[in-house]
Amino acid sequence: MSDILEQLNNKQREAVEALTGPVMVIAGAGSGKTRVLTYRVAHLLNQGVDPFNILALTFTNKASREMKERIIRLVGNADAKNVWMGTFHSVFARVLRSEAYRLGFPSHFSIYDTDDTKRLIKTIIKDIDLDDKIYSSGYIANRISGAKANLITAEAYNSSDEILTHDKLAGKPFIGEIYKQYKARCFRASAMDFDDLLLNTFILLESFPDVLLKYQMKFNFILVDEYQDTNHAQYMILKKLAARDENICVVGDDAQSIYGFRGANIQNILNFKRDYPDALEFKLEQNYRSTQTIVNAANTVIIKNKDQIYKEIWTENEEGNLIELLKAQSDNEEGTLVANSIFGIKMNEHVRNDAFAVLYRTNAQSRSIEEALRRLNIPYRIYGGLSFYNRKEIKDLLAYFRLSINHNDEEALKRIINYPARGIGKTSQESIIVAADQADKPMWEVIDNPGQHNLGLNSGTRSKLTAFVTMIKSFSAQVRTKNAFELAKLIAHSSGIMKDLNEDKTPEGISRYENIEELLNAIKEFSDKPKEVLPGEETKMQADGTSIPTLDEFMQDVALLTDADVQDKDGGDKVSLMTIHAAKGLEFPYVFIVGLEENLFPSIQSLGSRADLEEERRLFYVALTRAQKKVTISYAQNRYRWGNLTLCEPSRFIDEIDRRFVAFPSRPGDKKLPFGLQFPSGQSQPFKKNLKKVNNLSTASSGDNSLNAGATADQIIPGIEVEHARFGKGKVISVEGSGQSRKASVFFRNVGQKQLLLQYARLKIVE
DNA sequence: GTGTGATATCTTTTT
DNA sequence: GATATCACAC
Repeated sequence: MSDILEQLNNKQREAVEALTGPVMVIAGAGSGKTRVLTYRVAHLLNQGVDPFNILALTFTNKASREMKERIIRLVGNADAKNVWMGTFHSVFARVLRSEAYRLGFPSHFSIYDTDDTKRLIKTIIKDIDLDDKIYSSGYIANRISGAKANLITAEAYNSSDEILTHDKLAGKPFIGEIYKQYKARCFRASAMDFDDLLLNTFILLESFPDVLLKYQMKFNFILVDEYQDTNHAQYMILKKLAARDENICVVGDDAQSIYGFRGANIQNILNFKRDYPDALEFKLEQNYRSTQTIVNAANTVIIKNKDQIYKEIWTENEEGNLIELLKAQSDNEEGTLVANSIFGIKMNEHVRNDAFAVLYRTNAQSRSIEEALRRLNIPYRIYGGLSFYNRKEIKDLLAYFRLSINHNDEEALKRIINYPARGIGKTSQESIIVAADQADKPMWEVIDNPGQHNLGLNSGTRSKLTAFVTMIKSFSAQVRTKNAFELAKLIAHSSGIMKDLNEDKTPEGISRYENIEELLNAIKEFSDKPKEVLPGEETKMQADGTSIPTLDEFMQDVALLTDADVQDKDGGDKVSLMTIHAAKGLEFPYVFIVGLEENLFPSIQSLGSRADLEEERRLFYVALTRAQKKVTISYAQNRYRWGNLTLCEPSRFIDEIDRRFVAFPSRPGDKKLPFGLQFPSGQSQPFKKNLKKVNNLSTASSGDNSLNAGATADQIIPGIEVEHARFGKGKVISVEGSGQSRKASVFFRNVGQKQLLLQYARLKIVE
């Protein structure tokens, strides 16, 4: 057993053997980071540490599951299954379930997902009569989420001058008020959102010393994966938990920090040594994954970032292929080139489909790739995008489950009170909500005791309400006693969902019906499986061993699952399509990185600040270093974005790879004409379509022609060359709006793309 | 109260 | 181009 250490290199072995005290492992891409973590856990177990005293935190369920499997292979099942292992969110959700009563929450609190959060914020904005143009739910949700990630409670938010001033300057002085109400509403609904799982855990540890001590004694050894992606809340929770023993080992790579947008704080890794002055630090710099070409190419990219811990990643692997660059006319052609290339490699090298991954910046890019792969009959699987648990029909059924478990869950209640249609329409719902707000009670209280609140509903609606309440109550009565699958099936049928979906014979309707069946299958699997196999369930020791797997147990994990956790049905040999974010931690022999265009990758939102641009560069670094044998990058010169054809310029990241490592396309010179000088003036198919559309628009709005010295508004059409007094010559990409707000996107050779109001721009047409 | 068509916004990335 | 919300007709 102890010879497991011999499977490690010296650095890895040192990192594994330093079992006590604070340890930081800076692990370059492909350097065996996960290996160190798993061996460390195995080593702890071999040294006689009780598995119940080990806490191993990861960022995804998948990573956690894989780590568990590896540990099982090293030390056997009996020990490994009792290690506390999971994502931050799932582990602390579990802690909260047993301690939440101290914060006034029931243990069966609901977990609101992003969707629920946004809906609730929207209703609040409406309730307090704010303009939803100024207060967009997405922006507010981000603001609140950001605050929570930094442990700023609603009270703290509303008493911070700095924050309030910031919001005032942004023209949104009522965000604090929305936050306050949002918090109150969540509490009333016995619900926590994702960020609450961390914030409330922190509050719990902060306010209850006995709880803190309990978990400090429980978690003697703490291991954290992907430490570079922790936010402030996670950092503070760790700090508290580790304060007693300081047996904390964090593993990460600052160069792979790509979650800054959701509050990840790269300083956490940079400051570890400040917090723990006697921390041991290990750097893993040997890459075992990729060829020399890939490692070196990635190094030449990442070195352009200013914020980083210096390290030198190297490899003993073979030199390997150059990075191939594909250039396409359009996004569709890009898909075809990628699919053809995959097909070619498969033929020549005889490799399986699952040796390939296509990585992109945004989910929307998957479509053209999918279509091309389908044409060549290459099977693929998409990760992310509209995830299974985000589909409407799934959320509807889950809402029934949620409401049956937690009557106060208002987002669930609102979702299903009239789905399937049962005659409780908008007006009735409005009056229920008004009554609930007046009494400051959950909506359920009101519909459960309609007599005590003057609802003013007619008797027909009342009896419909009673029927609904009775139905939910009958489900509730069985939540803890009935087998999860049996109850789920019962709810699906008696709620009327099955009937409703079954009547819809369109392809979409059939697929919705099948999705419900799939969810029921998943629940069946949950019911049949012995408990310890389920992530998050392993420490739940049932004394009698005869317990029935119940629906509320199933629901505890479901909110924290993502698409990546849904097992592929045929589990087969498929090409993987996913965003680069989703690809972190994975590796593939052949990697295609598509859409390397300015404004897409790097994203247009990142161009404003160095920090954001550096995050995009790290993202590119992550993408490159997923590959074992070969990287192919591609870009398109034209791409449909939000339904319009747009001209694209190759990404700066292409040029940032040292030329020694790149095989450029055979036609030299092509690439150096980025703004489509070879663009046939309006001849290409999609472009023509676009031209026509805009033309219609311009004739419809020919009224306002206040252009003085320049051309008239309807002379400015996509495709023509224009000249601007200050910006020089450029090409019109698209035109939109009418009258005074009519504006054009123009690509200028010297200054890039600009949006111009035609009323002021005074463009001259270049003949 | 319900269903249908029009329209606005969306595209960054996720637990 | 796709989806979610909204106005309007039944």
